[in-house]
Amino acid sequence: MAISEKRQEILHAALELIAEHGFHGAPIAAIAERAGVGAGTIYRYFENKDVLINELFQELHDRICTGLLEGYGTDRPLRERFVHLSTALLRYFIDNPLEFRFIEQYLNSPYGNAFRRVRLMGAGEEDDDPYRHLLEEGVARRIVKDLPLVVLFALAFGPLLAVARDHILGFVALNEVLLVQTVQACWDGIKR
Amino acid sequence: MAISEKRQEILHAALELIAEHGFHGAPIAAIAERAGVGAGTIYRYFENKDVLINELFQELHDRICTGLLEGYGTDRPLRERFVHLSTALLRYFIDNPLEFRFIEQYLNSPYGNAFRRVRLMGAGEEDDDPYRHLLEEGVARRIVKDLPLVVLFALAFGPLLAVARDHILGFVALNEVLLVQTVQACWDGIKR
DNA sequence: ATTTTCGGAGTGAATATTCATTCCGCACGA
DNA sequence: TCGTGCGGAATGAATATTCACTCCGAAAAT
Repeated sequence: MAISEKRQEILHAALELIAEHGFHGAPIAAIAERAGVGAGTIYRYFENKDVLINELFQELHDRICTGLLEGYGTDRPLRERFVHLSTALLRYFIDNPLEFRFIEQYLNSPYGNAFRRVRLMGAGEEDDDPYRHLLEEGVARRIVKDLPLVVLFALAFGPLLAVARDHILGFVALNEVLLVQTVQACWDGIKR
Repeated sequence: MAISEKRQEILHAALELIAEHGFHGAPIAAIAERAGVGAGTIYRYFENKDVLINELFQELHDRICTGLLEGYGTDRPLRERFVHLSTALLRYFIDNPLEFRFIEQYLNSPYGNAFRRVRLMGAGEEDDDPYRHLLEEGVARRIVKDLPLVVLFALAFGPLLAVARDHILGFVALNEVLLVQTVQACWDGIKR
């Protein structure tokens, strides 16, 4: 097994275990076994478990952000862009339940609070997150309600994450129609 | 100390520690110390740690459900009732950050998934949750979007929980005005 | 009224388990 | 042969849970 493959195996094993059983149910020994490597080997690739988890999240986050911009017409109307991004995101989660469940757990943990702190409070440096720009533009152009960015995020993301979670847990069967209706409802929530 | 007081001391200590430091940071020894009892005593009141945590959640849930109905006029217009319940809930969370943080952690864990499963899937038995009735009535009377109950819950609760969390973490300062605006936005999301 | 007995709540040191992390010998490629 | 990457048993810290004992108050016996 090539060196970089092994790294990927470890990340993938961690993703699966944490997604399925939570942080509690993902001891290093189990990750190693599922990855098909020795426990000690993990420490050749990651300084410790925290670093492993953070790097895993970072990789997923970057990949998703990049993916969201596929076929994203910057010149389209604001509402259309919002719907495009949101449906793409929701679809991604539904198609990748393991990744979703990991991300959800990560965000609902001390890790996630730190992440949000950097992201929200961090001075408006370069930010590859397309949502932020979208919402800020919407506020400026008086298309979106004049509320703090954090609240707008809550209104747009809160339902998306909740619906994705309930779909994956089998509490609702999201089909294409329902998915679009949900995103539309989110838009109704933030639009002026 | 009377017998029931001791039980309450234990529950309160667990609430504080879990709210402040997560499930990880609340070992039985620490709960016992904060409650001012011996570690073994806890096992006289609760079969094990899981039971303790579940009973704590159940008590909070019941208390909140009861409190929400204070001054709740069943005969008011639907929208007004929704606003009443939602603002009361959001206010409660903001005024009781420890309880909120515990509840949030509980819901975002295997415990919470089990809870939701019972609650959503459970045949429509008696349900003291006033929200459920409200939404179902809204759908029937064509005031609320015709979406599955789970999706409506996501649209209404998702943002509320997210906003409460961000307020408590200090990412936004929710005042009375902002609170009402947020609830109004949630209504915009679910209304037809 | 005084003493004795008894039951069960309370305790916390001891135990058993679970983990992250380390370490050392092995195997394989150079 | 040398050295590097690897595995997985060993380690030690942290934890939930147990259990043998103490203690106290309330009955029962005197």
